[in-house]
Amino acid sequence: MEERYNPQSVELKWQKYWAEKGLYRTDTGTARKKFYCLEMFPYPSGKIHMGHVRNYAIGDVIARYKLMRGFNVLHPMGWDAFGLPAENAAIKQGVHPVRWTYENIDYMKKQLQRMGLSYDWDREVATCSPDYYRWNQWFFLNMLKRNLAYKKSSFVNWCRSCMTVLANEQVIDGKCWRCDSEVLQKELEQWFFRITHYAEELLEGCEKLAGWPENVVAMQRNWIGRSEGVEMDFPVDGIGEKIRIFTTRPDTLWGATFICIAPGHALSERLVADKEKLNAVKAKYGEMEEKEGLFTGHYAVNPMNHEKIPIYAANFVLMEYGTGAIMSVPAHDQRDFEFAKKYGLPIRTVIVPDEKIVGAGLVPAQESGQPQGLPLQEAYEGEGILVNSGKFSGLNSEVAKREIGVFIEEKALGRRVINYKLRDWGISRQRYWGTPIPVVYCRKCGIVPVDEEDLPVILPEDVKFTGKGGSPLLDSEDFLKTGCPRCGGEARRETDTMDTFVDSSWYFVAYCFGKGNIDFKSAITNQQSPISYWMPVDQYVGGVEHAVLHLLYSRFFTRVMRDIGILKFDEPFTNLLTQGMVCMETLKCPEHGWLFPEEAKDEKCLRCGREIVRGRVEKMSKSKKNVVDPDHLINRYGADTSRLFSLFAAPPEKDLEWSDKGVEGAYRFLNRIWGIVYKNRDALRVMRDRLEYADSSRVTGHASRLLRKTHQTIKRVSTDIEREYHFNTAIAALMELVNEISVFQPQSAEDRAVLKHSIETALLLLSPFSPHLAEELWEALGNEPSIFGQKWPEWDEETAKEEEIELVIQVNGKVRAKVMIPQGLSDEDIKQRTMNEPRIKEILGDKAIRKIFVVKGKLVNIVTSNE
RNA sequence: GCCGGAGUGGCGGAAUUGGUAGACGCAAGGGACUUAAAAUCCCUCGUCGGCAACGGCGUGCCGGUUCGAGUCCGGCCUUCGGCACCA
Repeated sequence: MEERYNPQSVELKWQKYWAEKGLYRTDTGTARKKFYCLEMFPYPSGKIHMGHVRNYAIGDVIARYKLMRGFNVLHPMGWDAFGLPAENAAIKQGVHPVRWTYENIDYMKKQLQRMGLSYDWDREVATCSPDYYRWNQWFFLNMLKRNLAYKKSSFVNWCRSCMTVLANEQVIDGKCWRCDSEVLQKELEQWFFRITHYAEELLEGCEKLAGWPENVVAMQRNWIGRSEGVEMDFPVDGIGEKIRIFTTRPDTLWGATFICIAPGHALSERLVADKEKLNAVKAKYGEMEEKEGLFTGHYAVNPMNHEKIPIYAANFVLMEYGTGAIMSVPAHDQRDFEFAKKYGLPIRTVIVPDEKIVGAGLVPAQESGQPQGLPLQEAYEGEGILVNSGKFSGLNSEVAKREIGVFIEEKALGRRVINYKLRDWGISRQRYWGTPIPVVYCRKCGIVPVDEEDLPVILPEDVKFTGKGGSPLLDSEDFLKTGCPRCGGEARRETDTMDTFVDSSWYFVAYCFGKGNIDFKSAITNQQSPISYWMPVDQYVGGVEHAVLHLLYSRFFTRVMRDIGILKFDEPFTNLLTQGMVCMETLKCPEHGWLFPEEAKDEKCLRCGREIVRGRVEKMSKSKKNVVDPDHLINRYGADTSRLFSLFAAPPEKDLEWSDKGVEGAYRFLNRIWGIVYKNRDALRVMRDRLEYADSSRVTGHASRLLRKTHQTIKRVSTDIEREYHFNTAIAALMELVNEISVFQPQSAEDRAVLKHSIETALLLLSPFSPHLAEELWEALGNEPSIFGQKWPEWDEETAKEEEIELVIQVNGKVRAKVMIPQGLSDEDIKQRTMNEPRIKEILGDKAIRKIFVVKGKLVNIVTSNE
């Protein structure tokens, strides 16, 4: 063993050993209990970043810990390999997406291997391989059969820069989630997955997500956005038409003073004579800033009070939600209020707050007619008492909601309905690098699905990347021209490809089969499929940025797979850990803008010597140059240090602030362990018999203290990992143990036995965090590799127990003294001892004692009278 | 606006059910070793007063419950994240 710790040679040695022995290869269906540990697979962008390091370090600790706990652990890795950057690289640099992607995969795989992660690489998948994406196509055909996939024309989110459609989930603040450019609305024919079919189930399923962080579950609920209300028809005066509206506020029906319909609504076209003006409103559809409306020239009749109210076409009414038409109640809806003000429409109060009428800026409606006095400053949206509402006047608004709903159904004016914000998932993308959608267009038969036997529809490689817009598939004659599966006549292939989120909605099931063996078809009939053994995922780890998108789609796909008969449960991920971001301070030079950390020294910019400005601590990003390259880090300190620091600096779910000095601290810690083993190697190597905790009774003196600390540490590390994966405190406990080991001076054979036991225990406890160093030192102490074949250590409660405890003595809640007392004294004995303590006698003086509280084995509080 | 977090030393963060606030690490200061530096090792380290023993004050703010509150309750403030013309 070398005197100095050299992470590079140690890590390469063990990575090679693990690979040769196939230590992390997993077999399906052994007698051991299974544990499926999964981290979100990366997009092969080129290089890994610190976020990946953190994500995979967390997952690896869990996987290795469970392995040592005796579980049959599945811990796979793969590549989310389809997507735009590959195609953009093809356009810009002339590299084919296939080459670009696989070269990136090769490089990133080496990086992950250098981190020493315990993956079963035999199960690796890349979503861009035909073996993989054929199942995308197979799912698509199945969903087509089940009416879960369909094509429709609609307004869609269009990113001009990516030249493709985006799902609602992929539009963030009106901008593209990928390139941040403005998203437009464009009318296109698109393929959709009917996720709304499962809206209620996906919402109810949230109840079962006990192992998920609350905020993620809340975001899922929010996104699905269930609301209860009524749908009812308002007849259009004089032309025998009806407008169906949806409202969650039937209690405000008597306050409806106008109707708004979406500009794209069929009735807008019918009712509005001036098409130019209508088109002007249409053009502002979906725009947030300004509410634009156009009077259609027609009136509707409110079925409740038979009042004629004007019908407007308005840009803010969404065609996709509810019925595409609303009743407007300006007195009780802020948006309607603003619209009414703009167009001079009447505002009628029908709900007044119970009390504080003046305070709320409202004036009560008089019994006969319109409200008087001060004009409303804003809509009153709260609860209250109904006024001006026929026979429902005087009711509480919550009660009225229910009763009016019943009334409407009884009178057959409408019905109570439930609406969701969730929309169907648009999966068509007008780009090349994705899964071809397996349908053809036949002049005779129309849209015809490709036969299942003809899958996969291969994405052709010989295409040209011009960047001029439109999919390169449109220019590929070989791809386009095909026969109709139904009539055999001439047909043209669909050139749209699938959203890459389809690929990642079932990859966690693909790993169960193993490389090249994906077969969902057989899983329908085979009850003993690997899916039934491995799924669901026991622990999923990944960034919170996927809280809605990927996780919702995966939950949807799992239900589709269930209905196809592939699996028998609803939720794919039993436990979810969303790790925080990796952040770092930003640096700015007044002259050169953002600076990399290495471009500044002593508060000065290295290029111009100007004083730098320290910015906020933000998520690491290339654009702000507050990044650390994992390659540099691993070259300098090794993978073990990098992993240890990223686990120690913060609990996994919190944001982690990067600190170069902190990394040095982790490195120092590993060096210290190395030094301890090096110093004691000869004395400890030769020892045959290791001390078991059962022998603790005959260990005495300072050795018994070390033995006790060792068992306390096993307990703390184990419970910290089990309880919410608190790795930071687990590592802290380990540091405390190492601190004690390093000051321990063995003087006898017994001492050495305890020392060896303690060091080996420390190595076992350290092994999930810093696996290479633990392996190396385990071997250096004369043990057979691998340390990962060892059982996780167990602690003995008796050995871990302190002989003496420190009793805290409080007087009136303030700490006044601390004394050492033996374990297990009775409350009476403790009181006795406390009262005999000179310091306490002095403080108490002649004050009367009112009560004494004793907390077992910990604390005494003496309460005196006020005097 | 709605939903969900978070506020503890110079910093990252500890504190299972209310029971010693500040574990562990970083930074800082002092010392040892060294010709010197690095590395390593030892000591100090919430704040105020005191040579010290010790005492006062301290977990965003105000109030409450309790023998005892970082932890529970009520009301605020600040901040981060998500959603948002959803009828």
